[in-house]
Parts: sequence; structure tokens; C-alpha cells
Amino acid sequence: MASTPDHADAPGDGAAPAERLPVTQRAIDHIKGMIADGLLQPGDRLPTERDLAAELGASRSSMREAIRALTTLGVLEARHGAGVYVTPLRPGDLLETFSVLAEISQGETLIEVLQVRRMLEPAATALAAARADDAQLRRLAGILERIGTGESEGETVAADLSFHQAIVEITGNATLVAVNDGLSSRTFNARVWHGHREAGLSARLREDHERIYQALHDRDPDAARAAATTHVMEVERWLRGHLGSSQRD
Amino acid sequence: MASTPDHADAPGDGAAPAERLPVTQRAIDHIKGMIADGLLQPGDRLPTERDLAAELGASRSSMREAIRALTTLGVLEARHGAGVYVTPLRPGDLLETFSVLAEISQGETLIEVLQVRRMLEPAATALAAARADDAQLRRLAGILERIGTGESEGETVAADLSFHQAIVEITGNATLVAVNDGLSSRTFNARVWHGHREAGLSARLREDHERIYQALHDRDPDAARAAATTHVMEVERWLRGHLGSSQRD
DNA sequence: GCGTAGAAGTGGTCGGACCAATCGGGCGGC
DNA sequence: GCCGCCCGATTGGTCCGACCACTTCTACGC
Repeated sequence: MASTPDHADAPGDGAAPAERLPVTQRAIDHIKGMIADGLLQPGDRLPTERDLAAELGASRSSMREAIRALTTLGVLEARHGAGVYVTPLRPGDLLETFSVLAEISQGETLIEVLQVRRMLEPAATALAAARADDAQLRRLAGILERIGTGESEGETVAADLSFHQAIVEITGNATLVAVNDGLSSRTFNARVWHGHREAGLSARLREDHERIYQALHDRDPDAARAAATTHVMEVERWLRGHLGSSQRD
Repeated sequence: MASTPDHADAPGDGAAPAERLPVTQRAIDHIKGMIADGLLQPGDRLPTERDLAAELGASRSSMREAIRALTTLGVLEARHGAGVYVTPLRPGDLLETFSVLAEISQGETLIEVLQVRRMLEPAATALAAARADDAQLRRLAGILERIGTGESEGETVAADLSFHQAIVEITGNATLVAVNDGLSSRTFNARVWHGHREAGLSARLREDHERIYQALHDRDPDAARAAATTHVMEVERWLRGHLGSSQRD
């Protein structure tokens, strides 16, 4: 944890212990601190870059880099001509960055990602099975129909992603949605479907999804957990068989 | 996915791609693309900021902001005087940013975070129970002794974090370690211990950890899963009882 | 009263300058 | 000939001041 060194910066503590941190880093900590201390609440507007820079004795360039860093993290949002604002700080915003992981990772890391999903998805699916209402189930059924049916592999991949996302959303846990999102990648999903199609195993993948839906429809958490586990393991099985073969071109 | 706007759509106006994106964003995409395409591999050194800026027709300021963004994401690493390098792209690096979540989130989001941990930790602990070797168990035992014994609450909190981290590390899954790390916060942990001590429930927390250790020692995954679940739920129980009361110090 | 044009405010970009840390090569001492 | 120190070139870090692009608010005219 703690990208920033813990300096017990007690409020009012004046004995400046020779902060040798880079200016930009100090600016980042300063703003982060204002949020953590409640001085800045979600939706609040920050002072202008020029004012903030003056306040910290830093240049506007450094302050801009600090703001850019926090913008990247999803903590701040800059609106051209209007000002800089604190985001709602919802998990989804903060974890957007998270997506780089699934986007960039390769090889062994993909296996690790799948192992984490194997822990999360079964639990999430079981929870969803206990909570799903009729409208949500109808929506799921609609998405399921688009999986593995049409000729377009792209639509199947998109529907697949939507399917799992919709299930996780049923849990009502935005943090879970964000984490799960970060562990899923469109390009990886596409590779899985393409590989299965080539091996004549598309049907197997579709059946996985049907079983998951059925379990949710039956409000059967145990069945849901099992179906989700089976599905993730199927993907993992495929990945282990294809590691290293289709990595680089 | 979706940190980058899809330029694939744009139905009507097919002609000009019209890259209207902000300069800095274009620079970010450029570098990210070079990594995704394998032009830049982990450990590689990037051209100098000045060269990169010239290459893209951008100013050095904008290029620096782009580099700052990717540095924040854990993709790049800048070494003063030496150059900018691509990180090993290990999950731990990429998820460092992740820690802002537990660091900043409050109220309801904390509950959500705990629910995610309730999915991950039992599974991770069960896996660890099946894999732990003697040396790892001895190390765990050593950490366990520091939990809830001495007078220093700070040491207990630190040991608590180490304990769970060590267990997750036994799984050998770096991605899992990183995710779990991001969901844990020292300040939150401190609040939990402080609250329990005030209520005279420190012993209960310590017993939780002892049960987890015992299960690992017995190489009993089921018991480990149960013990971990119980522990997370205990924390969740406490949090629900204290939401809104003791936010800030 | 309403819409519009203009002014002020604010983030976005630029170019150049200088500081500070690093690295490499050359010079001198052993 | 080898080792070590020092100096200069390279490169990231910071600062400044200017201008552009977008938003917002205001005052003007209809």
C-alpha cells in the first residue's frame, strides 16, 4: 500500500522536517490530503491551478503535473475552461486506471488474473443468484441470446462481456463491478472465443453461459457458484494450452 | 477497457479521422501503443523527453504530463538524470495506484470493499492452507505473536496487515497480492483495532487470527476458508455498527 | 423577457531557461 | 598498467511567461 511514505502529518504540526520530496509529489500529497481530511468533498471545485501553485510555492507546471496524476487516478476531473473538480470518488472512477492491467499483461500474469477471477466470479454469481429480480433476469436472457449465435464473433465477445458485467452489477456492489471490470479485457476475451471457434468448441462456451443463466433463473446460489467456477476454469484450461503459442507476432 | 475513446464508431462522417484529442492524451496513447505493440519492452529506456516531444510535434510540457500520467499508472518509471524506463509491468507495479481506493473511500464504499475481501480472502486463505510449507508457517507464527500482545497498538496493526499479506503471498499469485493490498488500508485497520480495544473485544480479533493460523498449520483448506470468512465478517460487523460515527480523527 | 455578443476567468499548450542528478570518459596518482 | 577522482555532457525536474481554446457570466440590444 501507500504509494506515499507515511509521514504522520498531524494537523497543526509546524516543525517542518525538511521535506525533501520532489515538488510535484508534495503537491499530489497536498491535494490528496485535502480530500482525505474532508476539506475537499466530492463535487467540490478546486482553486485554480494558478492559485494552488501560489499556495504551495510551486510553479503552475508542477501543479499541473500533480493534477494530471490525480486525474489519471480518477480522483480529480479537469474541465477545460470551467475548473478542476473532485470526482464522486466512486470505486468505478478510481479503478478505471485498473484496466491497464488486463490490457497490457501477458503470459503468466494472465493466469494469475484468471485465478483471481476464479475467486471473485463464483462468489459474485452466487450472490447475484440470490438477489436477481425478474427484470434483471429478462435483461440477462436478452444478452445471452446474442452469445455465440450470430455470425459476428465481435458481437459474441461484446455480449459475453456484457453478460458477466450484468451479473456482477446485480450484486449491487460498485467496487466489485469495478474490480471485475479491471480484470476483464476485450482483446483477451476475443482471443478466447476465436480459439474456441477454431477448435470447434464454441458450443461449450455457450453452454457455460446457459448454465450460469439457468442457475440465476432458479435462484440457486450453489448451482450458480459451480457454473461460474466451471466457466472460468474452462477459460483457464484453454489459456494454459495456448500460452506462448500466440503471444507475439 | 475503455480508457481510450473508441474511434471505431463515427457513423456518418467517415472521411477525416480528425484526431481532435488533446495533445497530452495523444502522447499517452502513443506511448501506451508502443508498449502494447512490443516496440517497448519492460526494462527498455524511452527516448528523452525532448526527443519524444519533437517526434510527436508536442511541447516538452505536454510530453512530461503524459509521462507523469503513465508513471502514476505504474507503467513507466522516471529516474532523474538517467532517463525514463518501462517498468517490469508486474501486477504489483500496475496496481500500486489501486491503493487510493482503500485510502480515500469512506462510508458505504468501505462496506463494498469488505464484501470483495470476503470473496477473496477465504479463497486465498484456503489456497494458502494447501500450499504452505514449514518455513512459511514459521514466519506466520512469528507475525501472529506480535498481534494483540504488546502495548503498542501500532505494532498490532502492522502485524495484522503483515499476517494477511503473508498468507496471500503464500498463494504465489502476485496479482492477487496486489489486488488484496489495494483493498487493505492501514488507517482503516487501525480504526478497527482501536474500536475493538475500546469495546474490550481485542481478544476476539486475536482469536480470529489464531484460528486462521491453526487452519493453515493443519493444512486444512476448509477450516481456513471458514476462519477467514469469520474474520472478515467480524470486521464488517464492527464497521456497520460504526459507520458515520468515527469518520475523521 | 429573451437571446446574443462580448468580456473575464480558467484549463491546455507552447517555448525557453535554469537547476539537479546521473553517467561516462579522461586525467592524474599509485 | 590499474585504480580512483573529477569534470563535463546528458537527461529528468522545476520554473516562468506567453498565448490559445473553452466555459461562464454579464450587459447590451431587440
